[in-house]
Amino acid sequence: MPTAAGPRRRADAERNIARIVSAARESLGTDPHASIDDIAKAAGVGRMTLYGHFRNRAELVEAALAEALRAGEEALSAVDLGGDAQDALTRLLDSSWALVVESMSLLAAAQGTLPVGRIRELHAAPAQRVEELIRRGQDEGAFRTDLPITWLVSVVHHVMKGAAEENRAKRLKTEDVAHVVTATVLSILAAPHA
Amino acid sequence: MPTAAGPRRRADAERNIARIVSAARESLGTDPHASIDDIAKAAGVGRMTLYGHFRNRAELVEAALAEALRAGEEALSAVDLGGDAQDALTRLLDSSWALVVESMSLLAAAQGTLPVGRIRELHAAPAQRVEELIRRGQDEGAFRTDLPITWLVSVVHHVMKGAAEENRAKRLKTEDVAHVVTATVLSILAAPHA
DNA sequence: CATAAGTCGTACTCCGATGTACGACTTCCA
DNA sequence: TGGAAGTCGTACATCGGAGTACGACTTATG
Repeated sequence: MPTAAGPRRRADAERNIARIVSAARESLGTDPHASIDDIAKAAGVGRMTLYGHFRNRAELVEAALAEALRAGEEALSAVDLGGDAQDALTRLLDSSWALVVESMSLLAAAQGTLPVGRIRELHAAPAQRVEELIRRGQDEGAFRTDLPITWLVSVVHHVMKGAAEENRAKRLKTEDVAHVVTATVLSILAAPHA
Repeated sequence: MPTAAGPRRRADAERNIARIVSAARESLGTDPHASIDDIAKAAGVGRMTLYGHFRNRAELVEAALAEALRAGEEALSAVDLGGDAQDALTRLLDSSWALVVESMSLLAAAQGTLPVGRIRELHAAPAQRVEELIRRGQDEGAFRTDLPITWLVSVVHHVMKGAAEENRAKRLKTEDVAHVVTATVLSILAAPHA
């Protein structure tokens, strides 16, 4: 929690913490098994310094995930969700998929070290954003209502994750991801007009 | 490769191998980090016996995955893929999703220990079955053609995997999985009739 | 029933990663 | 500028899992 306003730290300590978290995001975002040592090196910092700020791996992973989600929230909060629900969803997906690509293996790392509940908590904000948009679309008759909304929300996530994996595996060109994701998700959500 | 007709083994050896592979399927299907020892215990066999048949973990994982896919092939080859493409796909999905639930974490284990290419090879048969069905649906005008077929095939897999995860997380009741999966996949594949 | 094949316990080595202890050094900042 | 705060190398204890070596025992099978 950055808002926790902990004990006043020296400026360089603060800087190092930021570096470490950012390095963790990057390293774990590439390889979920990156060691503490790898991360410290990537941050340009000794392993001992890292342990000075994070008691153990779990604490570090949590900080990295929290930061990734915080940054995501920041980016996503800029998206205009007004107007036609389908268009709004398209805009949201356009801004979202890259974040998923970036952090997907970080999420895998978290799944291995953090309690499930904690992960869900951290995802609450982005999930709610999607849920609200879907609900609005349903109210307007644009989106289907014959499937549980929890599934609709999660399938959006799974499709993005799937696209991210295909992208990493070089089976889906980066330039095509956005289009493919939006076309797929819109097909899933669209109200059957029959 | 079961067809490799290796050196004639004693009957009990054969039996133990089968037990081990099956235990591996089950253990790794639950926890991708299950240790060799766990698996041996689950098979009711000494660790040394296991090593007598599988040189290392990778070999065991490969055998387990191969067996899981072989069993899957067997089940799926019984599905009638004739008639209306949508109906055929529905039947195929009905028979498939449970297999995905069973083996999803085994697949994760394989991803950690086997070369990517090997995994794809083993998946060739089921993937091709889906691809052919989609192609036929496209020829008949029932399925969309505006997205790459490789994506359509893989999205089917990702949706099933997503549903499997939701199911494990208790957010999607087992009895609902089949319906939700087919409704979702059919929406994705359906040709836009506008 | 003899013997080759297979089982499997014990007891190692090896390895990489985590986390701790200590202490000398550097840097901030009041 | 002095002392607190922070850095960080070296060295260590620990842990768990992988794989090996040995050898005595059991069992299938010709």
